[in-house]
Amino acid sequence: MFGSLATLIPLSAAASRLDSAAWIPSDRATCAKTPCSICTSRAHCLAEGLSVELLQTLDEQLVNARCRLESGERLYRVGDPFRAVFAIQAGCVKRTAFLGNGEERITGFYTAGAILGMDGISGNRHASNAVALGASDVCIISYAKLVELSQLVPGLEPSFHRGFSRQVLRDQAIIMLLAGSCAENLIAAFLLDLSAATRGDPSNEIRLPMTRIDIANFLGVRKETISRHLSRFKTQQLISIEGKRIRVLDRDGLRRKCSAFGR
Amino acid sequence: MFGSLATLIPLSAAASRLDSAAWIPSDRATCAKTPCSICTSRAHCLAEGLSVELLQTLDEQLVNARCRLESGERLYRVGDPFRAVFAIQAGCVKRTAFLGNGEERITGFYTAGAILGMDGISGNRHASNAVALGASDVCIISYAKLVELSQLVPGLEPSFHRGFSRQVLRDQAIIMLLAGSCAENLIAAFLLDLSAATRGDPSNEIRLPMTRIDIANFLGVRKETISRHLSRFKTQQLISIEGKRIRVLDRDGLRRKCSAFGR
DNA sequence: CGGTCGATTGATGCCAGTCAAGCGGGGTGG
DNA sequence: CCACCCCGCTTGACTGGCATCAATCGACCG
Repeated sequence: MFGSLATLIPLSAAASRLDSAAWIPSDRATCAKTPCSICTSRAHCLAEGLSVELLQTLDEQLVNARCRLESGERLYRVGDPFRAVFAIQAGCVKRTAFLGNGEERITGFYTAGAILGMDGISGNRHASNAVALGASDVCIISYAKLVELSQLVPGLEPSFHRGFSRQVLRDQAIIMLLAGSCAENLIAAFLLDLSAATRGDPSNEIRLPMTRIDIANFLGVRKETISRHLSRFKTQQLISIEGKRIRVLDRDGLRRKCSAFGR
Repeated sequence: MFGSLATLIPLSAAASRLDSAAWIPSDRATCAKTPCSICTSRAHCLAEGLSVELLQTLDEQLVNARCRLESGERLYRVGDPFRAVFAIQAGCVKRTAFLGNGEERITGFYTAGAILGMDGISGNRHASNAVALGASDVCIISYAKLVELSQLVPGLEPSFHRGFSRQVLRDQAIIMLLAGSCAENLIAAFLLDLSAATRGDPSNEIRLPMTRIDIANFLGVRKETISRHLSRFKTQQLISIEGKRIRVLDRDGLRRKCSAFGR
């Protein structure tokens, strides 16, 4: 189901739209790399669950480049040759793709710890675009090296599979949420999830990396609907809003708005 | 984004709902297995793109059991220990999961060639349910053996990655479709995709394996809406309907209804 | 035979899309 | 420095599509 829609359309639709000279991310690996062993995101990315020895192997032989993206910069685009997957070390990246009518839709937001670009493996070309929202640091993981290394080092491959699996889980959750939830549900779930992703902030404050338009595009509603419901949440004392800074005042109240998170 | 929603909720929601004695599919591997080399689905499953030698290895050492599911039988359920992934050889299987409020939602329909169950790798437990729609044949692929074998046989691992990648692509397409398409768009896209999955039928006839209620659940609309739009498509001479048998009369007309497939 | 379930069609209300207007901040150029 | 514009955001009024509730019909089954 929907395999054809995914594989054919983005490639053909994007071919004419984008200039052919694809930007190759490895050219820009300028930053000093944070070792995986002290990276604050290691519990949520490829390094999850690895032994100290494996972590060191990962660090020294696989994740040997990192790049800094400024706001709006593109990590890869539809049709680029697939050479690497990317682990987000800091910041936020949106993934987008094109529908058959040329419309661009956001299919996910990725924060620290997420692995990006795995949709390029089948087909050897990236099937989505990845664009930084705000300055972001991204680790570059050569796919060829990954395959080579997982032949040599037992225990590395399942780690990659887990990353894959998490992506599938994430997408499944989004599908469940999008199908048949009203806008209020969607926006409440979005806030709760974003708040959960912003770990360790005791004030419950979210700094939205994306515009309201991006949120609307992702959730499949209009920007006016986002505005209205955020305002309503504010008058109901569930959140406070100051531009892009949103503070969750009543988490349980938001949860009640949102069937996905139960009651 | 939405990682937490996916990993936490299905497990906790299902624990109380389902009886604990999980059905273990390998107990039922009774059917004679069709060798991968002559399987009609080999171009679309794990075997895609493999050399003759690798195909033989896959056949002899990995895919060594198959089971027959009758309509409504469950392949696995949320919380079952993860031991294997499954390749659909014939028939149709729906994947479902639970929202926080206990509601069950369909997150995909899978037909011949699809790989199922990869969402169980991270977490070591299945995070979704898989239920047969009509009699279906499913190949059982032990995950432990898969990991073991891909250490020994170069070239096998990328094949598995491609399967993963296709699942991610598929889900991304569904997310784009669900976000911000009206019911008419959704239903037209659903019909077109189902028709594409039914390869090689010159009469353009689809035999719906699922009920209208299942379609409605998946697309996030009500069953009445499905009925109404199918009826409308019929009066517009786009399709003909006889119960579960639907014939596509005007493919381009359907395509025009559906922004996802372009114009 | 009644009961259940899936499917269809009709009447009505509500939510979100649409169109429109206005506000405020950031950037640019004169 | 200010005028100007663009963009993101907000709010209001109106409309249309889908959910909801309800009734009916046929198929299947114990």
